[in-house]
Amino acid sequence: MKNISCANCLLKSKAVKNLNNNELDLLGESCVEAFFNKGETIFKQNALSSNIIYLQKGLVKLMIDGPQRTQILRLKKAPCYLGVPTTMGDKVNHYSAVALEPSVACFIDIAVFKNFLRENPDFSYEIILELCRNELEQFRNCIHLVQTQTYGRLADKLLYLANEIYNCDEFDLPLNRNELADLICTSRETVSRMLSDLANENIIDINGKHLKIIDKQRLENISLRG
DNA sequence: GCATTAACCACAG
DNA sequence: CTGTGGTTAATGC
Repeated sequence: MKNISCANCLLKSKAVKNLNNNELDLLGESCVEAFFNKGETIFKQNALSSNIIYLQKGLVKLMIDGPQRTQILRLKKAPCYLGVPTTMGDKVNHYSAVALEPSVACFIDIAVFKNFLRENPDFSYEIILELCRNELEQFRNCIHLVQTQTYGRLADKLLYLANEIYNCDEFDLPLNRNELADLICTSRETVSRMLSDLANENIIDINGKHLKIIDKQRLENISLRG
């Protein structure tokens, strides 16, 4: 197996940019790069985890099988780390990661990763920064999910996709109706109906998975009011 | 009561 | 995999 040259990687994370050449060699020796097709599982809930994953390219959903149903926790867009909390925090994964589009991920040995955390403060700082931003986003997401009605939750996610994932008001949905429902805690029928309703109101234009936001202002109002 | 919201079921493309 | 209609339960005037 050939070692990966992390030093020459053009897709280095902000954290890895703080590693010295020696550390980059160590990372390269312990790191494996893997490609995932749409729908392939990168890591699985309840399975033993001994790697930190750096998502180089692609889009991923994090999901948990809950007591009642499957819940999509959130989407994650490259570049980002996956599984830091679940690999550092416990032996087994508390959630799964599944690719939503062709993706490239680096699997990093947990021991090597931990060593960088201890030895290199600039590396650690960037990791903590990413974790903190994630937590803030989770809290925001949580309160919105709990305190708004279904139209609000749907509107919020459509805006999220446009603003945070695609940086564009016209895009193809990376999720089907069922997954959309799992993301906003509702049924697939309700998602179907609400997308049709939003289209009838000329707030969005929807054709299969192709979505265009027409009246962003109104969509934002719906997201806020719930 | 009456209206609204949204889940569940069934069925058809 | 989606969209729609019917039904039903919960909640709030």
